[in-house]
Amino acid sequence: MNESRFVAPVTKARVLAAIAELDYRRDGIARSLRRSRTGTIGAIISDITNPFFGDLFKGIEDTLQSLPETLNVILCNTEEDAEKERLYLDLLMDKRIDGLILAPAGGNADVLTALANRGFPMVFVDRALPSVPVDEVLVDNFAASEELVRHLVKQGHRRIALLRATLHADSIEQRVAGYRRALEQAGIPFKRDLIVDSASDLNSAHVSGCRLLDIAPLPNAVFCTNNFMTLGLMRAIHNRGLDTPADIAVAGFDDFPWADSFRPRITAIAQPAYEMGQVAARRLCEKIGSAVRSEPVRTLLPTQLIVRETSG
Amino acid sequence: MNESRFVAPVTKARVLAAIAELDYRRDGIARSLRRSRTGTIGAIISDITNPFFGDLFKGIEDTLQSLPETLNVILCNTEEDAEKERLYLDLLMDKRIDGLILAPAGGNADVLTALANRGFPMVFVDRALPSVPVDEVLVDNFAASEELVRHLVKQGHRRIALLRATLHADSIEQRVAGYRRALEQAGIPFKRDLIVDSASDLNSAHVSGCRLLDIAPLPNAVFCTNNFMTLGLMRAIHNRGLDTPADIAVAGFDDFPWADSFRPRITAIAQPAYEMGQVAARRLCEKIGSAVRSEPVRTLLPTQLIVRETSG
DNA sequence: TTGTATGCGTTATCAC
DNA sequence: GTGATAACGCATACAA
Repeated sequence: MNESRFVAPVTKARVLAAIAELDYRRDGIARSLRRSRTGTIGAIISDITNPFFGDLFKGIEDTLQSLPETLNVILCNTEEDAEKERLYLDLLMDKRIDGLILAPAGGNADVLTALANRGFPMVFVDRALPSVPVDEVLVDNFAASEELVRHLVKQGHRRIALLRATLHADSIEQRVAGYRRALEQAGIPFKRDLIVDSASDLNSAHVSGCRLLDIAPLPNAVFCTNNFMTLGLMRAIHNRGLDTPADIAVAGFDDFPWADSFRPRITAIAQPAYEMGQVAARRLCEKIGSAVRSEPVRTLLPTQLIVRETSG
Repeated sequence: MNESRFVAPVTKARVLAAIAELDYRRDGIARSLRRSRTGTIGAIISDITNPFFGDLFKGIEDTLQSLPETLNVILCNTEEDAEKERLYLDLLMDKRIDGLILAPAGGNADVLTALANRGFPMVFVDRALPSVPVDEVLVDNFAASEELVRHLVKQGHRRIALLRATLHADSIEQRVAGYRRALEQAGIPFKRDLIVDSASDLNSAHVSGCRLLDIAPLPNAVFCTNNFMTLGLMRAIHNRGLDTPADIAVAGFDDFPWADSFRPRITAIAQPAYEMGQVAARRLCEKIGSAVRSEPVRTLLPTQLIVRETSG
């Protein structure tokens, strides 16, 4: 059955016949117990509803499927909740998953460090936990944000607000840092009151977007730290009857699949989400395969600034 | 440890102490082997990138999480490929999942019927396989489509085209049937050349959308059988420099989370995707819990026609 | 090349 | 209440 060893063809045929007759199926659980691996990995992300993570997940899945020995994925949404993340970590470790792809919500550094030190196969994706030594698959959030804000400056905007998703993720911090750097290089003073914070769901983003539009005088432009922020802000802008970019310019992180289907067309930093999933999955498989524990490596994938009409 | 039976408090304390000291973790695999259930279910859908399935999945997950004994989900995308679906079915059954939520791609009626007859816990969601007796969680695709097309007729449109996703899903058939019925009732003759078929991904939808716009004379309105169709068509419309609804009206199945953030605002049938996930998960849990095999029931959840500006 | 015994880590059963 | 024992179904090592 396992295609292996020195089995006489006759015997093999007899076995196969018996299998067919009884429609026997080998028990994957017993198999896992004996071989001490399950052929299942975990993916803990914040929100599968976010197109970024949808693409990311598909990249993971497609890679895993192309393997000689297919792996399955248990998908877990944390909704940026460290508590929930911990629950899932426990659950998944109980299930004896072979590896984990994680977009850390922040916190849980203790468990994660312990896992890493134990050599448990793990890859961070989209974000990292600086204190935890694990392979990372990211983009250069700092440079990309700087590029985007520089573009806004070049368009003539000087009062550039920031709609910030308050995740406990280093990626967001990097994006804010890039924003500040771009302002600095342009000689534009940083103003704290041009930063509006928001929880990372769509409705909160809308509420915060409204708050941002209450700033007087109205900023010339807004940099949104991720796609949900952009979405919420655009809704607020439309509700107010404002026009983009005439009244206020908008640009943000994450591109939209429907960017060419609806108006206005958003200027954005496109992340290679699918590829990030692929790379993370490949890296994880390598780690699962080999017993040698190597130094954690960080992979930065390229982003792309797509200039469209909302940046003015 | 299992919170059970008549264990002396002292003994329990000693056990807990030992657990803490050795940081013992019970092996979920051995546990599954012995108890012959895994605490994991499968979800086979067509495409997690589709916001509909994203919401659906979250409904499943949230429900499963609220259970006394949390269940995990292995997520599988078939991309409407029956072959892939079969592969996943095999894999999941090998993994001895406790139950399955399935948006059938069409085909595989043999395996699925066998599973159903064996009493394996299973729920169809979004679509059904008429020949396979399994619980179903759906919407009334026929009635909803009829309502939508009737609305288009009431807006004065008579040449109403159809952009059809060619999945092998009864849901799409129902939507087409609803379209025909609405035309019929309005005394509008059905014209085969107003129907354009498309594979169910975004790019194909765009190509097919362009083909639809080549129809001369241009139809007054288009009914899109799902969200990707609408997206593709809108892209085609914008590329041609046409205006909606001035040049051509558009309405379709599935609402968009960004409907209020971008223009034009699409008239659409909103499906309760999250609730469908909840109901399916609850139903599945009942089936997993009880050994009695009952007649399959079909649950229809209500849709909502949201009239916005693209229907003219 | 084939057959057989052992153990993976649980839980359920049953004597104590 | 508690402790010992068998069995879940497979893979491995070793004997035949």
